[in-house]
Amino acid sequence: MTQSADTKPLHHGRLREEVIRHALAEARLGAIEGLSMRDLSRQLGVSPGAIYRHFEDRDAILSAVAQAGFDLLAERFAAALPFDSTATSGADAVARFEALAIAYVTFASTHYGLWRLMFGPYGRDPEAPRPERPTTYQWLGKALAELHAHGVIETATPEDQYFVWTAVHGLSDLQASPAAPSAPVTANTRRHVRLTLRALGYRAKYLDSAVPRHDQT
Amino acid sequence: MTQSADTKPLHHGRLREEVIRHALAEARLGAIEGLSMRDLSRQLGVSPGAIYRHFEDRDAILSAVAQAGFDLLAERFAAALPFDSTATSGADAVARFEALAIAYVTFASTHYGLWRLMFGPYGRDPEAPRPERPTTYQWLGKALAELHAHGVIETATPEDQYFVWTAVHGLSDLQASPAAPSAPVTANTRRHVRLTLRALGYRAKYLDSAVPRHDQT
DNA sequence: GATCGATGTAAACACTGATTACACCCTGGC
DNA sequence: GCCAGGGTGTAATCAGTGTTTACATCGATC
Repeated sequence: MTQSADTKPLHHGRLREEVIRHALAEARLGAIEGLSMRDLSRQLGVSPGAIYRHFEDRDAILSAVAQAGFDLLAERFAAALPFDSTATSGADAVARFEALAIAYVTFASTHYGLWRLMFGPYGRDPEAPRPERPTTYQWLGKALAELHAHGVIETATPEDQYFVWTAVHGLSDLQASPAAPSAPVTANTRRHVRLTLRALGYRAKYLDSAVPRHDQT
Repeated sequence: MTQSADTKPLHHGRLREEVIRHALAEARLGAIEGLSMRDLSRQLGVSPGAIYRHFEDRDAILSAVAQAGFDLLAERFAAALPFDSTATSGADAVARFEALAIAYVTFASTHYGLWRLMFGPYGRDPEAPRPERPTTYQWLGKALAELHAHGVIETATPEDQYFVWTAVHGLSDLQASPAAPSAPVTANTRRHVRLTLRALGYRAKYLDSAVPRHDQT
């Protein structure tokens, strides 16, 4: 398996994390819902029964992987936009919001299987309280509050926040679907963001101004 | 060879439709991706092998059910808004668009399993050309064109149409998810629609005017 | 050093999707 | 009328699955 094996040829303890790591790796590629316990145990060099010491059943693994997915998404958000930083201007606030949206859309495309799992029946409670990090929703809310604070948009009510989330989410879901033609993510998302903000009273003066870009792959 | 049964106790011919009908009924309830061939054959009073005379494999059934799902959605659209009718005024155009959006959101909630199937890996090509009925996308496009024709919104470009689709789709997906708190569909969707249209230059004068309602359960 | 709980193994169970060889029945041509 | 033949369904079978059970092993604690 991993290495050394001088004193400890068996997993011992780390199995739970290893299971999630492997399952998560498979989730990136494609259909994670077809995950096989026996495949998993074979890859980990462990008997099928061993996994049941750490997970009640297959569904419990899928739930754990979905949770890990939200953690991964939070990482991407943090990379795009540190949660404790603040916008320095209206244009900057726009750029920051854009960076967030692009991270969201990109994540859906590059982790399609995981994405589906997260927002499917196994991904219950995406807003589950995890004190150690802000949720997707809170992140968007903060970006929106900044936009409002700098006068870029007229309102930033909870309803507006929900609207923005659904708008970005819808774009992600449709764009990530293998059925949809793959469009250039960044340009597409920028246009989408402008339209979304217009719904909240986006001031025209920002429409064509050159804004600093928080670029992201 | 429809039935009679006086001389013919076996299925003979209708099996394909029966399979889809049953699978679709299960899809409404919940996880259709866990569909079992043997369960299905048992319910139909048929041997497991019989189904393979009509479908290459399990995936073929799921694809067929997803297709049937789009047909069903089209039916709901038609019930909400006949495709060949036309808006008589700006306010009417708004009401018609709302009715469409409500039908979309409602469908996602009431047919959650099917919904997931349709927009998942098995539902490839939601825009597959089916000459006998307009696609979801065309339907929304028509409603949008009407809004534009009556001066309710400023633009109705293909980009706008895509934006509207993603906005409504995102609301549907998040609202239908069992993780999300179930909100009142109609009121919620109305607010969402107003915000969406504002992104396209919705004229304020329509904001609070009483509009005729194309109500729908 | 014995004990005990946590962790892993091996074998078994009931179930699944799919394939195969076989039986049936309807249809069409002679 | 009859008989080939294709479409449809059956029964048995195969490999593979998720899960449970009884048993072994390891590491820390008294």
